[in-house]
Amino acid sequence: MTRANEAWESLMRAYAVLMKRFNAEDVWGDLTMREYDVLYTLSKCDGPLRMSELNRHVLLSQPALSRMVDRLVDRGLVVRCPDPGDRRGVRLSLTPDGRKVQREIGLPHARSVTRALNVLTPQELEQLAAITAKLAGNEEK
Amino acid sequence: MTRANEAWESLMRAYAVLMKRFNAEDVWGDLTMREYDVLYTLSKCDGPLRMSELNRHVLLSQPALSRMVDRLVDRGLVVRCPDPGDRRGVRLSLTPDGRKVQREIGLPHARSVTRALNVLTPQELEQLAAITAKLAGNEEK
DNA sequence: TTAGAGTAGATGCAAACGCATAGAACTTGA
DNA sequence: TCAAGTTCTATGCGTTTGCATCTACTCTAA
Repeated sequence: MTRANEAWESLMRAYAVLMKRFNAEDVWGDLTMREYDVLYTLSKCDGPLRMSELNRHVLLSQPALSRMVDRLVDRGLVVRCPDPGDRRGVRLSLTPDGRKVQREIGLPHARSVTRALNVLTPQELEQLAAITAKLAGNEEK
Repeated sequence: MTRANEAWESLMRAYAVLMKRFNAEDVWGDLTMREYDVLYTLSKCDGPLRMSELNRHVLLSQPALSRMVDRLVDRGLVVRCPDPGDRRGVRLSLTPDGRKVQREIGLPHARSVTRALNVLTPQELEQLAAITAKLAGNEEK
């Protein structure tokens, strides 16, 4: 077992443990964590986002995301607009209501995250952010 | 946005990016990644594992895990035995066939993992493993 | 300009999921 | 010793997921 494999396994475990803990917290209202993830991603990007863009950030198949957006549109949290530059495409953005819901959930959740990660020293937080960014950024085959 | 939140977001992104990449690789045979995760967890622990133990490591609800084990038993990869010490419980272990399947998939997958994580320096790998272990280990409220 | 290849997103359908809950076995305290 | 509470796994049921495929649009090159 290489160091790389050990590191990956450790990362997976940390992810699983923390996700379970966050999921168990009573802050999600009537959203699932996955739905929140979509709202959050949309809230971060000011401009409207393409479906395919969004799909790169969310751990969900393209059809599943498409239907999830359906539901979020039905619930009035997201709007689908045609993309003027590419008529196949769709531009997604939050409605005011969607933005409000995202903020209301995001606040307590962000606090949980802070609490959970504060077992690390400031230096470790820095290192973790840098290392994982490097990992995610490496897109070449 | 605190450092902690940035670090967590970065970790989530890395996890999503790598999981998508691994999932896209053609090494899973007729298993899903989640099913492989169960076989892998069982393969690591020599002794039989309790359902609830297993559930701590896998990102899946308890009922979903229960049914997934059903399917793996049906496919002859896992065996369910009664726990002599606790008659509510169940002890899970791999069949020889399950062990074989795990190894056959695990080998190429481990190579992918190594390739993906080798963009990091040995020191960074070390740090990543240590930091994520610290994160996962912190179980108190 | 247009045929063929490629890309974006939606949809049919079976499989898998989560929530609520059941049932059976342990534990605790009166 | 036994009632009340807890823990472990399984099951009913409605919802969500992924795979395969479809349609519509864009891009490329002859």
